[in-house]
Amino acid sequence: MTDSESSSIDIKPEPQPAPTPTKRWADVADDEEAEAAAAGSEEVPDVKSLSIDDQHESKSEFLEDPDDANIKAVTSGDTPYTSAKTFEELNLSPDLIKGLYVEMRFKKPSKIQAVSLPMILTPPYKDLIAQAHNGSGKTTCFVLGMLSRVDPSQKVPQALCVCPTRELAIQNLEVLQKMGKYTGITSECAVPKDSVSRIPASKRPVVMSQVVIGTPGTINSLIATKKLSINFLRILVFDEADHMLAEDGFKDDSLRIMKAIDRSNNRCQVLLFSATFNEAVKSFVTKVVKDHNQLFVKKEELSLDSIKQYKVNCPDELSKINVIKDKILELGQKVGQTIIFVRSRISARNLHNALVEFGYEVTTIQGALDQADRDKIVKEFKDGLTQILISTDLLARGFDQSQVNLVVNYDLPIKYETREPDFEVYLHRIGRAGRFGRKGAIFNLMCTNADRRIIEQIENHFRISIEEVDLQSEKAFETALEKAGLL
DNA sequence: AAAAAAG
Repeated sequence: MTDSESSSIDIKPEPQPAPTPTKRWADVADDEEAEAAAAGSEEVPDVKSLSIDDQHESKSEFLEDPDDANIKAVTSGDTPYTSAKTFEELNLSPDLIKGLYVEMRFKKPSKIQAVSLPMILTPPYKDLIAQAHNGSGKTTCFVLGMLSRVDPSQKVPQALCVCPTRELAIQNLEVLQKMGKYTGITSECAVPKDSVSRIPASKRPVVMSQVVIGTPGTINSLIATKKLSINFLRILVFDEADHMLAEDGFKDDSLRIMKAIDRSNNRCQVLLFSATFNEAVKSFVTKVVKDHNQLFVKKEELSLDSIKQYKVNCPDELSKINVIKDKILELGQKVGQTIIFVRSRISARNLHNALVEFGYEVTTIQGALDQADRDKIVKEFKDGLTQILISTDLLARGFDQSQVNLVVNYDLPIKYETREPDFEVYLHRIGRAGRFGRKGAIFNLMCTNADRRIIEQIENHFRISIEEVDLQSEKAFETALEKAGLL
């Protein structure tokens, strides 16, 4: 391959015409209504949009990047960025490079890494809103970003990452500690403790770690009690940022963290990462961060081809359980691990009891469990000791277990208030299968007309067609798994 | 309805 046809991407923004009044993110919440009212006269940010159409190398034997070829990069200001073809050109420390090769077994940056890392690591360290497909390596992007922005000689918190669940915070910390193994950078979780070791935030020791990853409640209470110093933070990351800043998500908590940091520190870079940003939340987050760069994917291109989606018409609620045990689990056992998503804790318990009664070994996770039990159930599943996991949307986002090939929507994802389909949750759930380009299948169980309508809307929204699996047909499920490449 | 703080 010659260099001339290689795929370095130069993102050259146009010069800013009029000076845009820069709004600090802490101001946003206060005059959000005013902004909304002025939305008609909203200034269009000065941007240049370009399609990153990297040349596809032959499907490699190694599980690399699923197609993130259609990420739209939008840069602001006049900083040029060049996509990184190798980790070396990012000026990372030798210790960090070693972690990437030896611990992570990375060879070269994935597509989202190639584009986002220069934006994260190039002064003046602009804020970034980054969307990329499920399982494309978002975590490694911001983890690498945090590790490389920390000054190892300064023994104070310099990087903070906020996640929607403690499971995700723990998982992200594990990735960071693995990648940063040779750097000597210290890190810890700020999440609720289990009932045994629980201590009030006011009695917790002062956080000394250079990187802190946690959940909003704990982080806020650590800040409020001065156990977590935010004065020297250089980088603040929101994982699952759309949910972290959504009205029915963690918006208030997240804005409180941002405001506190903004008050005491004006050099903190903010990164917002997620696989999904619906239009409403997108327009809000673009106002929340300062002068920022953006990476976005069109919604039609978010649902991955490597994951085969199916729908199953079930006559009634009871038959959903039969479909799961007679059809899906019988075959599912052969193809790897399965996650079954349910809508409520009660639904989780009912399904759990029914399957256990029929002799299946299943475990269930939901937020009402004791923290220690949650940890145990996740660990058993990640260690492969359990095959079938029932979960509420606790694990819908971010949960990374490569052996999961099958996802079942026992209850379809809908929004609580409107009963409309929740497209974002749908996408996150199916993204638990087929991690990093692997094969996967998802079965959507429908039993009411409302269910069928929801699936229809999902098909329209993502412009996909979800194939039906016939309950009556003997071989239908087997064929479905074959088609998905799992049998 | 799920998640997330103590108490």
